[in-house]
Amino acid sequence: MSTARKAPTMADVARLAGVSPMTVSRAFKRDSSVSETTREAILQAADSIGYVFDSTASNLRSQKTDFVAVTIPSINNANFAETLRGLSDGLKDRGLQILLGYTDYDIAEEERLVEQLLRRRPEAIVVTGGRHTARTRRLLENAAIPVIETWDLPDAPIGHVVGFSNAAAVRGMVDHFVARGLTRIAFIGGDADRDTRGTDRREGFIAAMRAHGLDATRLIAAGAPPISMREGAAAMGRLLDTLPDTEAVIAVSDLSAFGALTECQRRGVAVPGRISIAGFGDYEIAEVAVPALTTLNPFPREIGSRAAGLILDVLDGRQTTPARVEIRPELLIRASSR
Amino acid sequence: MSTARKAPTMADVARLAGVSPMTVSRAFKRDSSVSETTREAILQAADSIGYVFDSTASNLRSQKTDFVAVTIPSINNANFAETLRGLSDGLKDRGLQILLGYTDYDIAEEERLVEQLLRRRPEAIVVTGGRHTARTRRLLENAAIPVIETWDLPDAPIGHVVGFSNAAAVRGMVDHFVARGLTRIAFIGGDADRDTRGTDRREGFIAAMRAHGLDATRLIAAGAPPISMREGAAAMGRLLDTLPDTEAVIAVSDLSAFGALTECQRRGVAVPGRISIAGFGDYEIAEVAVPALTTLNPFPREIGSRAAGLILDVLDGRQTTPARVEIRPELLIRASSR
DNA sequence: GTGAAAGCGCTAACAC
DNA sequence: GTGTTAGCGCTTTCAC
Repeated sequence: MSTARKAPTMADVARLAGVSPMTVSRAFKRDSSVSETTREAILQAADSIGYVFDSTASNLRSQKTDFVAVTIPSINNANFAETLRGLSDGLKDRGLQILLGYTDYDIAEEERLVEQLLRRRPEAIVVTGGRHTARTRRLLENAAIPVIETWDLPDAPIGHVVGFSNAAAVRGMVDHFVARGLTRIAFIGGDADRDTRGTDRREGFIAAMRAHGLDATRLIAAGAPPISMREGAAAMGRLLDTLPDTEAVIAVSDLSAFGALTECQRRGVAVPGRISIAGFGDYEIAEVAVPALTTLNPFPREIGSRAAGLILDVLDGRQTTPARVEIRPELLIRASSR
Repeated sequence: MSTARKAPTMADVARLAGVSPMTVSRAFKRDSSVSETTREAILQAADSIGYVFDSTASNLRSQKTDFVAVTIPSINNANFAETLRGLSDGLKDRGLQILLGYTDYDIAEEERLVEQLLRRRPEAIVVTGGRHTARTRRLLENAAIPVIETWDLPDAPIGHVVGFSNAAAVRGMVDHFVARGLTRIAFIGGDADRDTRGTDRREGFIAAMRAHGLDATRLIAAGAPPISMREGAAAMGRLLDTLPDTEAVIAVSDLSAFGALTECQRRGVAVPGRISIAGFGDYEIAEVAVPALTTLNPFPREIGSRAAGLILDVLDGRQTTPARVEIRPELLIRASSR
């Protein structure tokens, strides 16, 4: 940390290089019309006085920030991290940088966050989920930038959508168990109404069970989202204590599914012999666990890269109408359910 | 997405509310000296025309961005996610927002990233690790903002430090195994020299083994960092094939340690009966695995919150000299090594 | 390929 | 508690 004397500006670089500030500005852009000789002289002059380009001034004058705002429920979640990576990698070549915020699975927090992010004047905004407060919706509608909702397929999207139906995905899982002759199926999820994707999955479970004419009341609430491995284990304990004849369990995510599996192991309950287990998300743990966990792969990385592609398409004028990109989660049947 | 007519500015709000732009500016600040009545009128006027405060202009004029730049090796890592959360929560009350970038465990990428981040004029910058390219170092030294290196205890810090010695931490693990009478100890890590923390851990392993007069050549390179569960499992497979008399394994992280554990389970190798396993990081999987994994908790959340506290202290003038905050990782001896 | 003038939308500094 | 003036450091626009 050096002394806090005033940082050099383009004017300083220009003086040193014997050109106008405008030429320095051009030298720092990609395509600009500066002769190679001048550019090199300028960049060297800049380096010699430790000049660092000031985006804040550039942002204001050009009315461009090269930010893409993104909200995710949690930083500490491998699925959302994959989506972020798909986004980030897809935007990096264009010099677009992600401005990230997390909502803690709370749409009220999302509202605060979205407003804060929009103040930074991003070029586009990507949000996780399709349910928002009325004010969040209004803010996004008025933002005059591309809006992309992900990880869901809302009935009335704000703008673009890249996602899948959480309810339909769980229906596929129920169908799988029923086809294998299992009927006493339980669902382990979070307390109602916080995590909207978790709620959609629980409701998808209930609807699918009813469609099969089966009892849809084996619902274990494992706590506030996100449900951890530990909470999954505790939930499985309660399930085994209260409804010991349960034949199969669908957990809201692979993390809770793995926790449930370990609880079975601790109690000597055979998986899948006495009870089958399935998760959601195709986290690495699902493949590596012994037995490996049946799960759904929602292609989180692809959600991010498709969203990134969409942003570039809109910014370049190739996409002028609201897009709806449906991702089809893949059912992965593994040892924990066969 | 509404039509792209020009977004309202403070001047528009001022006109509508019958005050000067300056009063509008004050109404949008926390502490400012505006009467409650005027403030409410202003905020309502703003809301009625969909005004959203423009940070880009504020940033330039006030020479303050309320950004704290952070670089981490990977987004998809629970340890770094915890550090981020500690940082984020510690800074949020002051209205400081994190500007995040990931380096992919590559100090050349870190250099590009740091320059890009500094252009945004953050109030402080937090980097993971204490090894950087010469240019990164120079950029950080000249930035005239607080610099905090984390997850390491470099000999010659750039500014402030919040971290621990990765080598010393692994030494404690080796001591634990030796005290239990185990001597044929292997280390599973990444290919040399990419992930500097991983390299430090491997070198700490080698030094500790030699200090005990033990063979330090059981080193399995599991691939490019970060080492996944799968790679940990594959590495354990190779270890069991080539050095079947190994008594204990220290893995560079809990994820690879868990992978190693599952490989033992698949092969019917008793853990800890025939082989003891330890990881690093105290990820949730370490506690939930059966058997639970011996590991080291480096208090990643605390690293973040201490860094956040340090930033506030420096910005408020309470801390004027470079701080060195040493975190002491805790050895957690669990079933996998006893 | 380069330069001059003007201004992006706020807020620092000062006045009252 | 509120207003006026000037300007942050770039880039747009136009000129040559």
